[in-house]
Amino acid sequence: MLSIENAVQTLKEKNIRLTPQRHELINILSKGNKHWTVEELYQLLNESMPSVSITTVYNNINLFCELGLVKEIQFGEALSKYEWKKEDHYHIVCSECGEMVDVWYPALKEVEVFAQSISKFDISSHNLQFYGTCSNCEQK
Amino acid sequence: MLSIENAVQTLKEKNIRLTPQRHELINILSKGNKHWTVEELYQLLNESMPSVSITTVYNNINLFCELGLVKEIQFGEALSKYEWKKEDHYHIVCSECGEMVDVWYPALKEVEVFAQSISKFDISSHNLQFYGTCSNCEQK
DNA sequence: GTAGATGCAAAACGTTTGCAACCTA
DNA sequence: TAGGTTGCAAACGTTTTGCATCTAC
Repeated sequence: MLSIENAVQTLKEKNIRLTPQRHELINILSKGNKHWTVEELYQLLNESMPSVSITTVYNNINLFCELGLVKEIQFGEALSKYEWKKEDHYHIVCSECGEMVDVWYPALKEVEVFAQSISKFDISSHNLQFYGTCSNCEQK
Repeated sequence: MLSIENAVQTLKEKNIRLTPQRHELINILSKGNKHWTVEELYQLLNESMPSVSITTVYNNINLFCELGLVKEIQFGEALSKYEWKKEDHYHIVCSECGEMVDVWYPALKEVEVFAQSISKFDISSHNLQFYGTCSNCEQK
């Protein structure tokens, strides 16, 4: 799990300014071990910085992705979500409400090797998502 | 692999009209064993029916998905693609150009069972995509 | 002081909706 | 002939862009 100090260090090394908006966004992302949409991050950021714009959230979440501080999780049906960088894992998504939890399972390297062997692709990564219903939505 | 006759039969059973637009869209989808975006289907349809609207493509591709004639493939970075219904399989996607090929590998049921066991989700399906570079893009 | 960042407004993009005209069964 | 379907235009929600202002270093 990436520390705030490491993140700040990365910004400094690349001469990227540590604005209050960035600092607070890093705070939010690194503290909660969750998955957020841009809109959710914008709402949270607004609580402490009412004047922040959603453009700034987009700018910075994309910047953080490029820097490898944040990972974008793309999955069907819904918006992208973002999570603070941690070890590789998979996700379960609720088809009803979009809630998402992590699944730590050994990377399916052998399936990647198989896919590489039967195709003319140079495969660099893979992604596995599970879809289902969370316990909250199950009760309804 | 679903036949045109089966598809037409499904429409008849549900009292869904076989318009020329639908017929031609079924023709395109069922003949080529490919993955198309809505825009690509619209362009192909336009070759034989210049007056067709993209709304009709959306209407019908969604209808076909609901009827189970067509499968929507959602993956990161890009638009949804659609393919004519066939046996379950996974996909490799080129990160450069979006080209997509099928991978026939036994369904990872045991991973689904594991994910179910460690979560409070009722898991109904999963999805595995591989990302890489196709041979065309590799050369560039 | 200055290059980089912010925040507003407008544009862009894919997709959906409302509705009058049309056509399949 | 009647309800399903089409195709146009407008609306929608998310994301990107242009740009003047501001600010971290």
